[in-house]
Amino acid sequence: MPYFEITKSDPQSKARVGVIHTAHGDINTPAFLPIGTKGAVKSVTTEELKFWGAEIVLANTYHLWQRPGDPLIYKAGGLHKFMNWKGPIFTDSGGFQVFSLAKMRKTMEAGVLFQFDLDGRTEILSPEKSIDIQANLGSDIALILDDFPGYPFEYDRSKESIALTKRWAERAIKEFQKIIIDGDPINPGQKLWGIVQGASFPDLRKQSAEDMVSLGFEAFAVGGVAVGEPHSEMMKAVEAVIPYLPENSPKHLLGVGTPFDIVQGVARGCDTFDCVIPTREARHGRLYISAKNIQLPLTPSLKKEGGSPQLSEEGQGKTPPLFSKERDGESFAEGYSTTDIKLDPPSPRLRRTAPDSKSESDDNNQSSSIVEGYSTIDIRLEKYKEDFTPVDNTCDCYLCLNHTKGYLRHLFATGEPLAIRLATMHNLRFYLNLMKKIRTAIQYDYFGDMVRDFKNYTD
RNA sequence: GGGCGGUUCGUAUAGUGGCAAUUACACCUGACUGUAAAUCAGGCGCUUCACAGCUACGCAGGUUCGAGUCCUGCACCGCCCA
Repeated sequence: MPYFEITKSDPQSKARVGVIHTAHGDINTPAFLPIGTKGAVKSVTTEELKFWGAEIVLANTYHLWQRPGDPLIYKAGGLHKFMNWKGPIFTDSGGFQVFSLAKMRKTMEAGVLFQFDLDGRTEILSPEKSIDIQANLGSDIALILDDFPGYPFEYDRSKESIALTKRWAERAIKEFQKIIIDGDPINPGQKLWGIVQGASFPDLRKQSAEDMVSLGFEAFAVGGVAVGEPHSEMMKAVEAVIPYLPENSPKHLLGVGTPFDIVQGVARGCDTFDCVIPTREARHGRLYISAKNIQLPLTPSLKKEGGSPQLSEEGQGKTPPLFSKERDGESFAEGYSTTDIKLDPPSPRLRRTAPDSKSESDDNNQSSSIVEGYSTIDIRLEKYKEDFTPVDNTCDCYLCLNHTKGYLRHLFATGEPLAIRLATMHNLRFYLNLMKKIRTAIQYDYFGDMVRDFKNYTD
């Protein structure tokens, strides 16, 4: 069985649907990886992650090396057992910390000299050390240690970084072979992915891609993006890389991104993505909502009189139930428990209607042009204090099925830990649903429409 | 009736001669992209492009170049003694 199988390609773009076969199960692509830097996606359990549709999580070499230390995780039987996540795990190499902890580290040929933020001691993370640690963690996808400059991009610095990344990659491969192929690793099925650098300079990206291919990698990550550059620069970088990587290899876009970035990245041939946005912003009170949500009839508390004509015809002034049966077959009053819901959302209402039946049924709706896309809200604002509607009418997450905006705002205002849990679940659900929508769109040949319509509609 | 303390920007507070005036909360705005982030930055009397003007620390007077700050009276609140 090939490592990566492409099951459907989009005729209008480079997007494709596929499956990555790992030692801990399959990943349906395009996929999003929730980030669990220290062996936990902040505030949610692995069971919840799986339930909401995550198939793989990302953990971090640098952080786990520092604490609790990879030998301890090895003793625990590997990271899968340690954190009780049975699916695939992707580990970052520590390469990103080369960038993000710029003030307390020094890049050298040997590796990166870090001053640990926990106890102040200094250690060198070398390409070999990064492999050793990731081998002890037993992740399914390991990354080579890479070097990359921040933004703004500078040609000479970027040229150095692709050269250093190549030299480090050679060392990483040797170490990887020593451990994984010739040794007795905790996860013999671990795969090492190469990383392409080169900022947004096409010639450097091409060179770096060719370097990685020549070193024999089967799978690749595009790095050095999502460091503050505009969206156009990010896409320029992606476009400069993809043609020089084998078409049938899985490609990860590191650290990306917004929902918009992801849709655009998929269209350019990227298969997997990881980003802190859904989880971090959830903790900061920003929630992602489907653009479709804004064209649905609003509940009376939001729009008192003179609602849309459609609403009055159907409802005859009656207050529609907040949590109607049709949303998921479970009413608010009857309560909710995760075990009662079928494991394979989304409900039909979440799915975009098939392309041929789309406009006819929606024609009377004034805003029917918005069929995809998203907007965000800051739930902490006072205007949501007395808003007793769900965060997103179209969402089937625990938060949206069970609680109101007013309640969530209250939880944030009072500093209840439940606030960040609920918000995190919602945003992750949004992202994971988005990936499912993307896969479905590619599968049924309307991904082109989706890309065209998909925008950030936040006011 | 007597004594003492208090009254400051939504709330709670700091401020005893140079103050448009502290801090916290609240509120508003903006960030957040391979997580040193349940975080960070800015605003928060009015008019403004303003280092410009106006109006402001319970009320009314007074002292002073200058008063939230000192003095007198009043109002209200709190505590204590009768």
